[in-house]
Amino acid sequence: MADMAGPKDHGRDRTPGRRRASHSMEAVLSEAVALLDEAGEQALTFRALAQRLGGGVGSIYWYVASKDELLDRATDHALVAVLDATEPFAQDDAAGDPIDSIRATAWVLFDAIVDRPWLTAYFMRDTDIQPNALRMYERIGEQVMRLGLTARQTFHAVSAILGFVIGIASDLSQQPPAVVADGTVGPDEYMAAFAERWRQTDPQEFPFVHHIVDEFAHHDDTDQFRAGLDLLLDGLRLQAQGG
Amino acid sequence: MADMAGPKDHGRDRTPGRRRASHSMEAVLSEAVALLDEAGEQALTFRALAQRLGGGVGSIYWYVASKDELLDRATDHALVAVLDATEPFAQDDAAGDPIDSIRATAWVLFDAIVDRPWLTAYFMRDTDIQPNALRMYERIGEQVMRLGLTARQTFHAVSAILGFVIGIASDLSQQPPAVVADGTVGPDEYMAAFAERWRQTDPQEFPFVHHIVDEFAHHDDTDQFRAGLDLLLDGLRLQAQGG
DNA sequence: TCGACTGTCGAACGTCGTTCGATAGAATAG
DNA sequence: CTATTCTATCGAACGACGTTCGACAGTCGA
Repeated sequence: MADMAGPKDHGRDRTPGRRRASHSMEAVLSEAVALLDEAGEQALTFRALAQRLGGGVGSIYWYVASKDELLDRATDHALVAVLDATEPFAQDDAAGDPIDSIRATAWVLFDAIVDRPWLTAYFMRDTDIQPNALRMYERIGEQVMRLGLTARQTFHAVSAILGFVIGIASDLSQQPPAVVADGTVGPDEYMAAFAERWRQTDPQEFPFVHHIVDEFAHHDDTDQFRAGLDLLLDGLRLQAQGG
Repeated sequence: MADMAGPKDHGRDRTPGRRRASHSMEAVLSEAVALLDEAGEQALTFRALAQRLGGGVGSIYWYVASKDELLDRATDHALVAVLDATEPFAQDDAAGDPIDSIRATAWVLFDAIVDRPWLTAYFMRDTDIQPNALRMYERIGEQVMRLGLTARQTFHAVSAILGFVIGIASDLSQQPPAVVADGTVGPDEYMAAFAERWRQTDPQEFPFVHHIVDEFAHHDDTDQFRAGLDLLLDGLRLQAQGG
């Protein structure tokens, strides 16, 4: 009953001697990530991936049971870089402020997601297949532990921080409506036109929208994220101080 | 240049006299939402929707230009209920604490998303097509405005709150791995098995995971959300007090 | 030499979003 | 009353996709 990982663990982790085409778990995931980076989530197709690997479609299914699993594993594969980049903030014996460490870690994770929007949808879906996601969870958790809260408070705080980062990043990094990608309309012009339409709403019905439309028109996604994160971390610090 | 809504505005909003099958924008969206509620996102198919409407596939395209637009409009259609439920907290002339109003509004929105996980992916993607999403944004914004912050701070706070609600809700409401849905394994057993595997990790490498595994095993999604939201709102209150 | 195992391969199946031309009914014009 | 135009419906067809399957190639141990 404890063994539920079974059906997904096919024991396919080794790199075998080459036969016809050069496959391996590493190659499959690397090329999948490359494909996602170059042309987005919709470009990752079994056929496209097979062509890139110089092999047939069917071969990929020897390494991966479904497209979901492929994306789960690709996501975890991409997390290695984030783990490496956040390692300096992970020493729990450091004298530094734990909240500063949390902030620094969250910044790196946020940047990684902005670069790879597809991460959000598959991050931490299956901790059996995604050991690096669990390590990311652990890494933030260890810093929060240093605040001396109860186990429950610690658990809630880590979930909130991780959820916030993922949530904001996925909101902000959703693809512009294809008009921008075509190059026919620049991102700035698109944003300006968007703000313009907000300005044309009824000021009586939408006072807030009119109040912040200038901020919206010139806003920077990263600033927006960091400001929100600071609010959350201020609340956390307050809780740690027994407020 | 200001008119970018053009291509999506087909002027298809009226309810015409019936011809062969009983279509209308209202019927299309209602049946789409019903389909999503009954069997999830993957069940919403043009063919399935057409059958439910008693018509052909092609007819739907007269009301909607693509599946994306269908989901955008269905999402906005579902937001009406949320707007109705949060109306009591929307009076800006009330003497009550604005943060309490924000919290109450966020709770309702969270509950709605837990009931309909598909909302997250399409919420506020296109404010032209989704006027109710803009109203939701406005509704929270008006409460935050009462805190007397700068326009920039207000803008950031609203984005943070909305992003947090969506982010946490989408994290928590992602479908269990099909084993639970089958009924072969109860949700509690699944959660227990999940926690058990966490317990079997190396305590040296995952001290935090071991520290909170009991909390995780018995946690309630709603409690988790509300605790995180309180952290965020505490930080916001601090900012409003000039801390 | 002989199975058994590890991988690879691509044709084939079913489903999906989407397109398109045909067409029926209502509204309008003459 | 008829002709024309507009609104709206319809389903066959297309191409792309995830996935399955049987065939088969190469390697290893007996």
